[in-house]
Amino acid sequence: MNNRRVRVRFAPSPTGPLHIGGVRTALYNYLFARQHGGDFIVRIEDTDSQRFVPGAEQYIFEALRWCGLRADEGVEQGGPHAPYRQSERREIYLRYALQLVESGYAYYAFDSAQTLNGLRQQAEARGEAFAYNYQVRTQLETSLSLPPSEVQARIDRGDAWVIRFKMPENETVEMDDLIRGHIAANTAALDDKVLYKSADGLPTYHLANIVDDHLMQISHVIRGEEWLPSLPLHYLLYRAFGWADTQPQFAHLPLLLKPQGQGKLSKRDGDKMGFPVFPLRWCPADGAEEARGYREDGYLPEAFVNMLALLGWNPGTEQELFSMDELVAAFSLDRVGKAGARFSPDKARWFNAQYLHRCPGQQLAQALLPMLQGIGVSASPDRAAQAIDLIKERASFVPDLLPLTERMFVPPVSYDQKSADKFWKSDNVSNLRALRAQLEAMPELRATEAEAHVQQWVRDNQLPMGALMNTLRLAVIGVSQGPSIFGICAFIGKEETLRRIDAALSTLGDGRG
RNA sequence: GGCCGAUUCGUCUAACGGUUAGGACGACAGAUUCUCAAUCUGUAAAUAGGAGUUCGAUUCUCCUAUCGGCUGCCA
Repeated sequence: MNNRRVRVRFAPSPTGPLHIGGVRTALYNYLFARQHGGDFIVRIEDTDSQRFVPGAEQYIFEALRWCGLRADEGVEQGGPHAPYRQSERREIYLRYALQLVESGYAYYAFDSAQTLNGLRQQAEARGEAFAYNYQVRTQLETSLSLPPSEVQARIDRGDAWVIRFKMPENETVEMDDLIRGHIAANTAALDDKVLYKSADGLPTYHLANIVDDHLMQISHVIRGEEWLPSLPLHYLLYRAFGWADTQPQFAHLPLLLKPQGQGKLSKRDGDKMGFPVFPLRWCPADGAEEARGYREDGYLPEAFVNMLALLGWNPGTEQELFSMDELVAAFSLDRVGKAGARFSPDKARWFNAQYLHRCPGQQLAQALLPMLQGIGVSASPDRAAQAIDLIKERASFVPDLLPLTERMFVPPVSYDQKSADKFWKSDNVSNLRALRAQLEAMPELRATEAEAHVQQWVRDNQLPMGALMNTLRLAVIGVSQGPSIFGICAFIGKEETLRRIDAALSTLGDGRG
């Protein structure tokens, strides 16, 4: 069992866009597989025909691709255990469900939804919770209470039936979790879960999950903590099938919580708190409200992945910045925390800024060029890259680069009023005229030479460096912030620098005293 | 309500029973600078509470509190 090949799966349900908790689960599975030279499988668990959302499956694949999580087997790439979409495996599940009935681990139940709702309401009125378990299963219409001939007759005439697991009355199930250690639970508190549904002729998660994990030879199940309560059932199912000796090992990941307030992270939080909860923008086919995504908000996928990896796991060292390869090498289930982790938008921003500052301008230019075109700025990739390298350390996200870059390529059409009030004063302006002459006299403007020359000139004439430079900056880019003014001038060139100074002088005049 | 799980600075977390309880984000202060950032340096900031076990508990046990998950013919 321990020498088995490592095979893990990420098994989302196409009921909507994948949120970042799901992406993290996929990531941990991926890292674990890669580290052990194993296989990462993507399986689509579309056994809920009611909640199926068109487009969700494609969204999941695209999100995984954006994050760099490539599957070895799955719906997209196929594999030896295809199909990997559960709706295409329905005959398999029915066969196994019937096997459980025959071996006495499960039974038919004929109760209608109304009957069950009624029982739930009655129980609630008594202040209790209704549980479909050993206490009621022989009183209800099941193959345990009805005579075999009656059961067969009902099935033959097409009555609706489900198959339920026959939970032991009083047994302690001993379980092991790679993250939580040993866990024990008594079956008395558990109910007879439906394994096979009547509504759509599909299994429930519990059955499909165990059957597929077995058939696909999954070695480790790494999934969210919300599955912990059904772990006893899953253990019992492996045993009922006779697969206990090859059942996977389990690791239940802590949940991702809201940044503030209570509860786990949900779809709504993003809009309320001003950050995305989805990797990509989600545009529902039915025209319902859109949801923003990390990609469209200007996150770099490497930063996004790095940030998610550290949410619930830590390397035990003080390293925080990890490439995917480094994550693969460093990851360990032992160092995954047990407590839920609150998602922090601030930390996410910091991670992205780190990656953005390290990212070559060439690469950022590819993302930015279309945006520049969108606002009517045309620039060659090389020039754009040059500009970006000049300004990128003042940005946290790709879109932050846009206004900064625009100022490099387009002369100011207006001048920031506050900065003008502060710096466009008569003596600054007359100094600027003198400075203009200095710049004009230089054969060409190179950042370091120009800076050295101007600094010397300012010293010789005892001029106020700060005020003058800000006046120049205001003239050249229209605001009093941004990268080194000499870098800007060198970038736009001598002619353009002089042109912008002249334009500012004629627009703003001589300034006030 | 029942079952299961969790609990270290505001947040993410480190500390295989012995540390001045460490780091990071954020906050604040300073340095640097032509500005804004970035960067660097520094400051404040935590073991939920109570009992045990022990020479010694953040660490082990129990109780309480709080938080979370589950309690569907959802996953």
